[in-house]
Amino acid sequence: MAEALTSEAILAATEEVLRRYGPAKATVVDVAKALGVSHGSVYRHFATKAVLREAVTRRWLDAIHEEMEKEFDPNLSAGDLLRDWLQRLFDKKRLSHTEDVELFTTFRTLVGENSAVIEYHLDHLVGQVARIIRAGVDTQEFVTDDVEKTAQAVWDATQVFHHPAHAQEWGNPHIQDAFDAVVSLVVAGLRYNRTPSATGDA
Amino acid sequence: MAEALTSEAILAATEEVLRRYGPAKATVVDVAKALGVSHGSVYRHFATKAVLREAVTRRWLDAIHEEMEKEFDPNLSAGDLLRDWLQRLFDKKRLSHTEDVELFTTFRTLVGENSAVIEYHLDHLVGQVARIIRAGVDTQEFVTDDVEKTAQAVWDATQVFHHPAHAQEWGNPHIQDAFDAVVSLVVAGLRYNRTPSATGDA
DNA sequence: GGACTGACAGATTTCAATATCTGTCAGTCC
DNA sequence: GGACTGACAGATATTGAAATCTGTCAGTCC
Repeated sequence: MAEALTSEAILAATEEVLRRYGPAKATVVDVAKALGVSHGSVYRHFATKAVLREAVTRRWLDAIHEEMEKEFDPNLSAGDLLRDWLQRLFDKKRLSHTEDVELFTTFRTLVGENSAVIEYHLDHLVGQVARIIRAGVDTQEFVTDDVEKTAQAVWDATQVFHHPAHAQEWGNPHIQDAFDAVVSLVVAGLRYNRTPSATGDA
Repeated sequence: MAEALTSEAILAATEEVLRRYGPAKATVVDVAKALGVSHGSVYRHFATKAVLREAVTRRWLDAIHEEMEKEFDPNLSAGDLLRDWLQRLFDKKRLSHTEDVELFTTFRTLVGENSAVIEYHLDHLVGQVARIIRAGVDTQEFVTDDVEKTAQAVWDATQVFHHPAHAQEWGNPHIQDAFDAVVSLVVAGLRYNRTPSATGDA
């Protein structure tokens, strides 16, 4: 009865319990036990188990966002900026997958439980891609008449390297070559792209 | 005891049983029952249940291959050929998904059970992409010093539109726009691509 | 004698009873 | 009086005994 129970402490304990038991076995009772309180106390801070899980998920994704937010090096071309940014994202995902598959799978499940959180996460990251592309358009390195749409296309074209459904492929020894080939293709496309309506025929 | 039991009849019956009960419930006994024979007879043609399932899967994929094998229109540019081919594949996958999700899921499970079948399937389709790209390189419409690698990159960049893990996204009303944007980006890249080793810097 | 059957052992799945968990709330404790 | 407890109802998960399935093979049937 020393310290008051905080939402933050509950989130940390929940993360620990999820890490230990996995998403299928982790219960609110486990969280309460880890904190030395009754499970009723947890419900004073989070209305339902689903809300608690969502909060943990959001917390985790925010950490990724922060890491990907790094300032851009103004000496690099937009192509290299984009390449570096995608490489950084890929390295982060791949590392977190190979270092602890079970934890990775746990968070994949959590994210999959709440499509609102996914949308928030993707919007943020695609927004960062859009920022890089806009910089490239400003310096006339890139050509596009719809930055948002093109950013989404770059995101879609690189799904293999960040979508969790493709995580098992990240262990392939040639995956970095595949990444380089796709990113080169995409960057080349950005330097010489016309949107569908403008291409029509060859 | 009129006709002799053929492997072909067993395959057809297995497909029907899979269609009806799904991959989790379909048993060899069900197949035998559908054929009016004892399940021991099925084992005279297929050593194990896994082998039987693999044969059905291969049969199904072969049908896709055949449909995608269509002759190329020599009047079209390589870019349009590639766009059409990818569109055809996407339409086929999307249709089979939206028309009967359960059957689609069943085959997804079957394919997932045997990585050898996946490899055979992918090699075949990526080979077709390579053929189109090679044609484009021959007419100097496309630029690449490694057709195979580039074909794989085109395949990887379009995963969202053929990999079954992304099937749920195919129902999105804007998916065709996303497809057009990615394919435009990729085709533009093929027209102005340098492989990673040759790009180095901007 | 070769295609087929059906009974069998061991592995897997089903099902219903039992236990645990979620979410609530009246009551306890500083 | 506000943070916390713990007993409770209904929902969900676990478990182990019973049923079913896989794969084999000696035996039957044209």
